[in-house]
Amino acid sequence: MVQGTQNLPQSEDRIDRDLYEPAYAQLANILRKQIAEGTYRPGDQLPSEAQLCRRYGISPMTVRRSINLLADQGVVDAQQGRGTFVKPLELGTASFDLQELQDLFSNGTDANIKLLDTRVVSADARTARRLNIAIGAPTIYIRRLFSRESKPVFYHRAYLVYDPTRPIVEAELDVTSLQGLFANADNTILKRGELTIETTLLNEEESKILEIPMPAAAFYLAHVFYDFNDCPISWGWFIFRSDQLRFTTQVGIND
Amino acid sequence: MVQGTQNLPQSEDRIDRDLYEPAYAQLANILRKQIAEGTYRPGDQLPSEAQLCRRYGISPMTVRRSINLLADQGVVDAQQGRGTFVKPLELGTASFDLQELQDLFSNGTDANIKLLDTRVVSADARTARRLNIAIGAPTIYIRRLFSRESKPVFYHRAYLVYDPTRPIVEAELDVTSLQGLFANADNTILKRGELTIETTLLNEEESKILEIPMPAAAFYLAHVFYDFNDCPISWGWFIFRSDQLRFTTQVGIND
DNA sequence: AAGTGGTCTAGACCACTAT
DNA sequence: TAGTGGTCTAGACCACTTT
Repeated sequence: MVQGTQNLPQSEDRIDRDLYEPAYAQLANILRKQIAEGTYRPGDQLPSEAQLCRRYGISPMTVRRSINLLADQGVVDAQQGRGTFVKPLELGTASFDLQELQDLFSNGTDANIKLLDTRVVSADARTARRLNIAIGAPTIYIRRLFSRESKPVFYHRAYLVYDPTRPIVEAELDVTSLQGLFANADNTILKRGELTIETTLLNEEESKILEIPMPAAAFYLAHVFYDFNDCPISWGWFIFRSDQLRFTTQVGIND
Repeated sequence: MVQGTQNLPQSEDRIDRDLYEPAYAQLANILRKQIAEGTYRPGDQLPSEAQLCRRYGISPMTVRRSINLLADQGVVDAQQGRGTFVKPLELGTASFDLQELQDLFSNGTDANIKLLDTRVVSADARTARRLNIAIGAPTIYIRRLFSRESKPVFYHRAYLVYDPTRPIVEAELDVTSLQGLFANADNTILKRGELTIETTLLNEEESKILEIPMPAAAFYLAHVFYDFNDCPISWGWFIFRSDQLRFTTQVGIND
């Protein structure tokens, strides 16, 4: 790795109108590259939008859009009346997303879901509170195991409001494809969900099902889903092996 | 909760030019509210941009911006040549971010960092690999404990490349303020970082320091930070108590 | 061919910050 | 007052999808 080369190598700094890539994206990439190369350092002020317009021969709206892109990505901070400045790296901007989980199954790997149990049970106090129903009211109880290459990855328990007039039950029970949970074409009933992630020690049952000897740590992902009347209709949690699934992310400038 | 009221109550559906809120945000909120109310359901097509222009008396660019906002938020999917459609809820769009962690300490609560240990140690094989240095090369080793209201929250271990010509060491060692880790004004040396989150079983030392009886599960957050020459300069991990810190997020339409 | 979203222009006016 | 970013217009042209 060569040191002290921050300001020497200039990226190709022209907008090519014949390219497939739109001008606003080209400019955003040029600026990001210059920041990555050290031409502009954290705290430094970028050229003004008017300067960028002249320099690259594009209109104010287009420059604006480039700057907005970089600002959305947390690379830059635009301050009205002052200027646009390169942001220092911040840990708080890091975010882990479940897309990685979704990808695990879309990757054509040999994955499947096994329905361990499904029956109607009376809501206990906790379930009743979560689903906003009376204690003792009927719910559909589901237990499923998700595996990949015949190794268990996660275990799912959920309680659904039991309402024969709503088609959600069958939709939720359709577990033949993994789409069902992540890109369910039939989940037009669901408006929003709340998710919480914690860690947990596996209990005996979970340890056996997930085939890990106790004691073992795992992710605990709880969910509540609501319909378009803002009524909760599903509550449950996933438990998944951290050795089979970890989350990664990046912060700062990634060119 | 009243049922079957999806299409009746219309939100105030005019753009008010005297408002502080810009027109593009107002339109985005109007559309989001209509989706939340069920006027448009997942899979439904929104009015075309030309229609929205006429309907709300604003220019194409402004309508565009509203749609882009909703598309960025995952509420809507704009397809060239076809139209703009309401997206069904997708689990994969959920993301957990460390901002919550950062907030924990900015909230003016009684939080502090205790430096447990700091000294120069020779890099072992793993550290050498992570920091891209020779085995046996000197590194700064740090152990810190973060507490809140005199309860331990997380434990941090890190190895820094030992290079007297770089000021990073002092910057990293400046742990008197929590800013140091999250919004370090002196971290202009750092270009980017890679983060991984897993779960772990506490070992004896961690259990004692974090004051949780074994066996116990916790989050394990590993990090590598790079400078502007793309050289790794810091590697380490946080271990934090899941009972003191959990991550929550929302998916779908949140009005 | 008609309708859709995607990009871009060449300005305008405003709000804010610095001097 | 000059310079900055923030919003907005009223079109234009293009790429794509559908009929």
